[in-house]
Amino acid sequence: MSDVRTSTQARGDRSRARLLDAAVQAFSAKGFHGTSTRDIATAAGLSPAAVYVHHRSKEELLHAIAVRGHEVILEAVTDAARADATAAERVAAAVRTYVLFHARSHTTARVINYELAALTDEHLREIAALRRAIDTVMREIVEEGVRSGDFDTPDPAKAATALLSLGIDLARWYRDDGSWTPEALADFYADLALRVVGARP
Amino acid sequence: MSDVRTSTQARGDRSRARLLDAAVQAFSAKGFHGTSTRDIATAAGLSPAAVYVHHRSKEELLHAIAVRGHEVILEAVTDAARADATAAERVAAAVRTYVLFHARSHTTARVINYELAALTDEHLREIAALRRAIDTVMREIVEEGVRSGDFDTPDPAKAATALLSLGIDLARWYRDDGSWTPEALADFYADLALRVVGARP
DNA sequence: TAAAGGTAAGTGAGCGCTTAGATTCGGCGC
DNA sequence: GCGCCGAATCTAAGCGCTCACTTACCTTTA
Repeated sequence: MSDVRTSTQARGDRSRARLLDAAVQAFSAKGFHGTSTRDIATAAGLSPAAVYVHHRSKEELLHAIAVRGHEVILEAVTDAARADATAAERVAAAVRTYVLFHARSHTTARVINYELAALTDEHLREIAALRRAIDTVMREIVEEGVRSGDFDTPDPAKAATALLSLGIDLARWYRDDGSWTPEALADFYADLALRVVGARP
Repeated sequence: MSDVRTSTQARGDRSRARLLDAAVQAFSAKGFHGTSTRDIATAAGLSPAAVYVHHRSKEELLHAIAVRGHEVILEAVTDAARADATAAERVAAAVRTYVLFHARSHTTARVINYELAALTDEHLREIAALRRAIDTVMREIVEEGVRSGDFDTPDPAKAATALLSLGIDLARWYRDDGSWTPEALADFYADLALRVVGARP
């Protein structure tokens, strides 16, 4: 493991990762069905057949990308929403985290939000459960803020949906052209979130 | 023209419309590249070759759908944003209209917001211009409200982007399962919009 | 030497689109 | 009113090509 030279194992791991990375880029730019396995293999610097050395199918590549992405988001948002803070601080932190992911990783975000229809039914159900968990985290922070009187909104669940919507749609329009850094966007949206939930001034 | 019987002309018009309709449904459900011209023809009750009697290519179907959809939205939002009302009323009306379209026509909306990458460069530029016009309408209402002191937001342009984001993302998650009518959603989002732009109470 | 990584050369299936020709129907001379 | 023409609609068949994926085999390394 500490050997500097290239081991067969390490080469294989790197190829696997490069294929996943190439798939993210291609799926994001051209969509799942618009991407060929040759596109992915070529971008990873391998022959078309190499895709199947490391992954069972094109759909399994999408599944792996989707699982990883949603797990990262769920963990990040759950962390941000931890209890030792005011309701306003928790909503701001969760939205900031969510927006940071969707801006910084907008390529991955595009894939895991807009290409899910290409998953098998079983894989789609798995991802749907992860998405429900993310939704629940955000909804519960808003609901608790309403219960405690810190927030004022006629429908906490729909307010939470709106907050997630704002983050997800970043994946569609965000480009890192330097005009808005992910951090500046996160600040702006954290402020928006407090307005949306009707946080007391 | 007033003849009740089926003329060759009328049959052709109806087939053309049915092909467009079938394309919207299929593109929305499976994406542009996930849809075959055979899918579209079969759904329209025609043979695969009939697609090419009425449309030059699969891409031209997408283009026709996108142009029509964006023109409808631009006209509706422009109407809603007409000047003889307060800034708050104008923002609420524009958002209500925008949300109504994206909820009622969520199938079309999904296509014209998420399948644009499949357009030719020239067609994409045409659609981009329409989208810029829609963006401008929304941005100018917000900017005017800020100038007049009716609104308070640190970045009117980004606030307008957020309002459009909320509408567009409806196309991704909205299902007409009866839990939320388009009208109820439009009311909720019109209220959200006033919070987002910081409308004075 | 066994296991893993990788490829050249395919496989059948399905793709967008074309072609050649059958069918339908309004318009027009008589 | 009748018969036929030309234009429009539509299809059966299939073209060349690309797709996701497989197989048989070679190479590298623990």
